[in-house]
Formats: sequence, C-alpha cells, structure tokens
Amino acid sequence: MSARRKDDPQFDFFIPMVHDIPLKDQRETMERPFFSLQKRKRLKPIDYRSPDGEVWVKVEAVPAYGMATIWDADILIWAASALNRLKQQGVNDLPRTLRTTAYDLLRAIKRDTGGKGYQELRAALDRLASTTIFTSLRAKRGRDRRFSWIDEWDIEVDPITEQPRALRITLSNWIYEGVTQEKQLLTMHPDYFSLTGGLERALYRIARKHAGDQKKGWLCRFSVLKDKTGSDSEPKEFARMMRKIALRDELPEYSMTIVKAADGSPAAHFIRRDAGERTAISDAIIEFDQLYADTIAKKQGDLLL
DNA sequence: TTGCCCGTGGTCCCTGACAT
DNA sequence: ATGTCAGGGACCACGGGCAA
Repeated sequence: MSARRKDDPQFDFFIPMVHDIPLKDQRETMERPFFSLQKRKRLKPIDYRSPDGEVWVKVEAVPAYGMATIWDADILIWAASALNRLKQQGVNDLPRTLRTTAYDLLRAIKRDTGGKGYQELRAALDRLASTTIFTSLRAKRGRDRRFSWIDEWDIEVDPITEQPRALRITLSNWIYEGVTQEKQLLTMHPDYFSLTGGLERALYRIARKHAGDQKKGWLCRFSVLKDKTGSDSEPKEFARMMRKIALRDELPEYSMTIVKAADGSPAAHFIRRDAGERTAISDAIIEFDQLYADTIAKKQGDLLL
C-alpha cells in the first residue's frame, strides 16, 4: 500500500465486529502499571520503577479528562485483536487508522449501547488521546519517548441525516509498533471483558504475563504486586481487596491464593486452573475463529473494493 | 431484529474513623 | 502498624421502552 493510499481516509480499513475472535493484548502493558484502576477520575500520576531499576513507567493525566483507565484499554485490545486478525488474513501493510462504528465497538468490548454508553466511549477516547506515557520500554538508547495511546479519533457524520456513521481511531506509533509485532501479543481469555473490577483486571493481566503456563505458578509479594498494578490505595486496603478477590476466586484461567512469602510478608500465588478446561477453551476459540473467518473476510472484501 | 435512549439499583475503589 | 467497617462518588448492568 502506498503512502498516499494510507493517508487517504477512503482507504481506511473498516473493522467489522470482532468480539468472537481471539483477544490479543500487548505483553509490555500487561505486567506494568499503565492505566488507572479507578472508575473515578484519576489525576495523580503513576510513577513506577521495576525492582531492578531497569524499567520505568510514568503516566500523566490532563485534568480536563483524567487518566486512561483499564476499561479504556479495552479499546486498545480491540484494536490489537483486529489488526492481528488482518495480519493473519495476509494483509501486509497494516493500517494505523481503524474505522468502525461506535455501536460495533461498544458491542465488541461488551458495553452498554445506550446513550450513556456513547458518552462514555467519547470520554474514553478523550482519555486515551490525552493521557501521556513516558517510559524506558522500547525507547532507543539515549532517547526518551513520550506518547499517548491514540493520536486522534473522530466521528464521521452523515451530512444528510446528521447521524453518526463511522468512528475513526488512529493509534500512536508506540502502540502500533507493539501491536504489529506478533511476539508482543498474548491471547486474553474472553471472560476478561466481563471482569468488572479494575484490580481484578490488572491481576489477570499480570497473572497471564507472569504465571503463564508455569507448572509451579508464580508468587509475588503484595508490595511488588501493588506497584505492578498501579493501585492508588494504601497497603492495608490493597491487602483487604486482595483477600476479597482471592475469596471470590473469579479470575479467568488462574486461581489466586494468599500465602506468606519467605520473609513472612503477604504474597499472592497464581496458577493455571486445570489443564482440561484450558484445552476446552482454546478449542472453542479455534472453532469460533474458523466459523467467523469467512464472514469477516467477505465483509472486509466488500468494504475494501 | 437492530440501533438507540433512560431510570434504577448495584458494584467497586478509595477515604477516613475507629479498633486491635 | 495493621485490620475492620461504613459510606461517597462514579459508573456500570439491567430491564423497559421506542422507532424503523
């Protein structure tokens, strides 16, 4: 695809409903605090440094909009999944601007499609566009990198009916690079979108990244975990929420138990639930995948030609 | 059925007071 | 210092309704 064509909105890729294809998210953003876990507006910046001091992440919010939340990140997961799907279909030059309808996007990320859903979507896009991230991850030596999640978004309005027709989202370079490199992506469990708690979501992402398939699972002290999630609560409150989540035991794929670390401090142990369930789920995803591949490919073809 | 809107009740992260 | 508890504020899920 030529540069001219890439810049021409007429040739934006239209992304059809993607809620039945495998969900992909970026490895790097899964194990570090990049998003607010609160549903209320967060302005206090995130300032994270890994225990070895090698990796740091700073996230800053604009007062008018607040920091992008872990629910807003669903839009990025949707984008990653859609681009990954295009790549698998053999599209070489993946678009940085995605075109869809607000309704399809809301459905895909399992949100309400009422009036408030649209308002919330706009607010989410504003937060994604205004939140700035400053990180050592993927920064070239000696060069700092600052970016937002998305560069811009707009809504195409039908000139006659004045009804919104399409939603266009342009990903930032950092996100685009991460999403288009396959090794950067991990498959998320479909139930992730149904998790209502911000902390639960953060825990699942971390477990998915760190515990993975490890037979022994993965152990992490509360103090480290709190930093990794980016939770803004006091340690004792964080501990209380952790106990509550462990008791409910509703994280997709992983079970979490509270244990004592070697030094006696509280820690969480994550381990995959039984292997049989895992096989059943991945089989189901593959079946869905094949079922929808044809219809999506057809729709894609119709809209591109 | 699809696309949209609204009111209500419930959930959740966090705060702050109090207890251990 | 750490745990318990009640409640605030935001907002999400749900069900009902409407129009095409």
